[in-house]
Amino acid sequence: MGVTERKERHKEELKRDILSAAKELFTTQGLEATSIRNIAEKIEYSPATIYLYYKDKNEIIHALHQEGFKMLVSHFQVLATVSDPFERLKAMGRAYTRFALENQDVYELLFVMKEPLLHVESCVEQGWNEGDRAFDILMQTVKECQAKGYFQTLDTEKVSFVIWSTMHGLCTLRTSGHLGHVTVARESGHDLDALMTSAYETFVVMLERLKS
Amino acid sequence: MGVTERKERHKEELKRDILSAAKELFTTQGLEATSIRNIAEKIEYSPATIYLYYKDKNEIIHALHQEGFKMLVSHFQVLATVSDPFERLKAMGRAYTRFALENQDVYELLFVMKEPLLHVESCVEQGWNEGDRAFDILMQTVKECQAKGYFQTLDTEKVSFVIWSTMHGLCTLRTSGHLGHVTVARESGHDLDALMTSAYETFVVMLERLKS
DNA sequence: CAGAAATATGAACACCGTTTAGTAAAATGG
DNA sequence: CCATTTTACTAAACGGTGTTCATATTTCTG
Repeated sequence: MGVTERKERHKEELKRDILSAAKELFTTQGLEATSIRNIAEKIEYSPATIYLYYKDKNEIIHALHQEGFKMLVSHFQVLATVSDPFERLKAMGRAYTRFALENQDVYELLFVMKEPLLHVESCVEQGWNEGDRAFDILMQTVKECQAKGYFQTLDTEKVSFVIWSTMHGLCTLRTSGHLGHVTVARESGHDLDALMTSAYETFVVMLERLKS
Repeated sequence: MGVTERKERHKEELKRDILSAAKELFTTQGLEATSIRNIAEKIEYSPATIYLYYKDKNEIIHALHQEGFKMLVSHFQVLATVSDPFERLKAMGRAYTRFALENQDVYELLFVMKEPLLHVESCVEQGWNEGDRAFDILMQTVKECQAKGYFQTLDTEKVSFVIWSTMHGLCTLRTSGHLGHVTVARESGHDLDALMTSAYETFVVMLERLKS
């Protein structure tokens, strides 16, 4: 039955076409423009057809979510070569902020929106595996830092969560525009990215001082 | 001309009615349910009427935004009585997380959504005065902590921003559901609020160790 | 070739924010 | 007191959203 196989492949192909159309719309036009109707138009099918391949929009968003996570994890993968754990931690922070600022919509998809996570809950099979992996990388690094005298007597998971929170807060307050409304940056050079970066450096110094 | 005055009062009254209808919808039904049409139905007017009193939905959202900020600032006001600056800082953090968890939609309105800020930009008159005030309270406290030996040689504004970011990150990762998908909390008691609180305590310990 | 099964869609439903043209009521001027 | 202007309001529409369902159209199979 080579015929059914070919058809099967065609089906998978269309499913991927839908996803890549969604991906392109999402990355070039942003979240707003990524509607079922726009996707349908791009692949030259009826909007209703999309529902034969994806249950609803959340399923598409979830698929984009996974792709976005692969992007992020790949950004981290490079840093595994840095042997000193604290240096690695610093580099991870820089990579994280850079990723968030350069891919704001993707970042929002990964860490701000609630919809993609809701879909994860329905697939009980495996939790948020990509997310877990990224967090495990962070925890592993924190653990190694602790072995070198940093964050002594503190719980690894909680320290990791605090660090993640700080990075997430820095990034979202920057991209949401709240940073620009509160700081002296308004009257000064108003280079918000530079201000956020220097705030990150301050955070690094704070962490550095936590070595016993 | 007492007539025009009375009419003027009626106009102001309706404007407030719209806002309080919006507020009630927002706090009881959430963000999604707060549509122009729902508000109109609640006050028993046509949707178009609302546009005679507010330029667009963003203006209403901005008004709710200001109300939300007054709520937050009032939560902080009480803490001014705490004389020790570091104790005050700790109490502020607790008040902040408590506010965020107990008023999740309001918090999102204040610190996550971009729409209310966009409206602020159009009113050049005065920046984000409420937000500035809250941030100034934080900065003042950090400054006093520095006078007592905390965060020495670090820039007050940047330390404040880092602290704010951490709090914001903790709160949003909690309320967006991302915390629950990444931590061991899944298999353990899965009391996420308690986990977030203990992460906050870890953060406090970290700050405490930054005293020279 | 007929019938069954898979595939695709047009049209509709119920929403959304917003605008416009038009109506009804009230205030004003003569 | 009537005519006119101003004010207050709204019905209906525009273009958009996600989603569903009955109806084609195409493809495979006996």
